[in-house]
Amino acid sequence: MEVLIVEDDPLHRSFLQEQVSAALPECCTIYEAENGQQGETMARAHGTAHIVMDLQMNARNGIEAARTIWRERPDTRILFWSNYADEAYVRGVSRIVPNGAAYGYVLKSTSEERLKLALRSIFIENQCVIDNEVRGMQQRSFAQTSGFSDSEYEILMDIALGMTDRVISERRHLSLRSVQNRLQQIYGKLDVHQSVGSQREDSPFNLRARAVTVAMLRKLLNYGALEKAEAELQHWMRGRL
Amino acid sequence: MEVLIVEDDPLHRSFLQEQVSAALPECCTIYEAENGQQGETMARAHGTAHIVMDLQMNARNGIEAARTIWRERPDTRILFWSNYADEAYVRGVSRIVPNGAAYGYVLKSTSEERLKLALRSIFIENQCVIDNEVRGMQQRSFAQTSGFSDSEYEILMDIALGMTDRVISERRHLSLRSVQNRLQQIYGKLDVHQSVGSQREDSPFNLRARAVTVAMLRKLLNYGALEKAEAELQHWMRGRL
DNA sequence: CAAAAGCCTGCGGGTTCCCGCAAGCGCTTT
DNA sequence: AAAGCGCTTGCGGGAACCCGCAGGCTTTTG
Repeated sequence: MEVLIVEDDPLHRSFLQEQVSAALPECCTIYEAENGQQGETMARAHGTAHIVMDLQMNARNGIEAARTIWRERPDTRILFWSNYADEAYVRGVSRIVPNGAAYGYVLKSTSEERLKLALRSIFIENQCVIDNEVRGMQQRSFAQTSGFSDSEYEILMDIALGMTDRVISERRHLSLRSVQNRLQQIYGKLDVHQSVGSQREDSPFNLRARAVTVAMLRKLLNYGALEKAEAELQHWMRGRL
Repeated sequence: MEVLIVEDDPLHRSFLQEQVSAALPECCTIYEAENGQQGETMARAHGTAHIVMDLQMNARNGIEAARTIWRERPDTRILFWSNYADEAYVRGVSRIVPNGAAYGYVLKSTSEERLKLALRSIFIENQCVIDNEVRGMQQRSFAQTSGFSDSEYEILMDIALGMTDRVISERRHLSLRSVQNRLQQIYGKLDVHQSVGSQREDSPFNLRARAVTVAMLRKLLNYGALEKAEAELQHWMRGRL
């Protein structure tokens, strides 16, 4: 068996190296990559079917890398090993996992035991392993309570990018009013109308800008998600003269 | 000599531990803390004058912790050891360093040699050590080219938080129009008016929201800065019935 | 000292946003 | 079949934003 490690922090990389060889005696070769870019290349070159990968790397983040890897070989087994359980990450991952594929999502803060167990479960047993905290997030996310539908999430990204209602309606093929309706729902779910005191004078906020900040503070959005969305936006804008 | 290490990642923490004891044979005791909160407490308890600390930690970030530590003992020597050279961090640090205090800012990606050298320079020689990349950022930041004055930066934070022009004017003691003038300058410096093609039809962006995103993408703002600003805002809002 | 440059301010109007009201459509429930 | 729910759309108005124009104030410069 061959395993590919994709992780930009050298300390974490060598730690992973140890853990993998300890947990998987049947593993004969371990490749290492320092970022997503390099990870894609090596996965392609060696055809490795077992990958453990960090999200959040400099050159190209884990989600992007995983997407292209899975596009080429949907049966690749990937264990995401991340510092955070931001909703933005969880959502990003579950959006790209091919159906039926085995994958895992464990936090860097979990014990070595759990990490090793996850390695074996995914790579040998072909079973999904999602850390409890992540799982909790996931369910809250897809539940109704303050959960965002995909279309709402899309629009949230759009206003985060600074797009106009009109342009959003154009991009998402909706009427202007529908976009604004979605925004109402978003404002509601983010509870952006708060005015701190018991005073009922309306909120001192620009709801549109406020929504983005609140979303960031709640880890619904993060830098990686923004970056990705921005790239897509640029692409779209070139497309429409 | 006593040294306090404040770092939430256990791998990095033990790495630092090794490096410190290797670089500073005169160091007799090494304390460790897992986050800013704990770091403050231990610094106070042991009265350690030598600290090496991560920025970006869960419970309480490094900048906040450093601020309260320096407030109590301005002669404390602190080496910031961070993953990133975001302008938001650099600005945050240089805003709180007491004048005359020795401090350092080195990236986690630098070599062990440089790290050891920095440790000795700051703790023994009482000299400031700033990584080149960070230094570069710092100068670009305070130069005129696309550099932000402190007052502009303040307003940028305010719109990032989602405040209304009117409320900003109230908070910063300016007229409405002055706030909007500042915004004009900010929009200019962030080059937010771009319309991708050579077409001169005006930008498809809500400038206010767009400015925030561009600032984030340029690392002018980041999560930590937002979080801190939000806390200050909440405080201010309670103050003004 | 006068001119220039910079910041703060008011005014006004064009645009965009925020959102209540209401009507139309498809789907489920009873 | 009728009623109910959710999603979409149009209309309209009040508020907030973006910004050119222009006058006052302070600081800098020749």
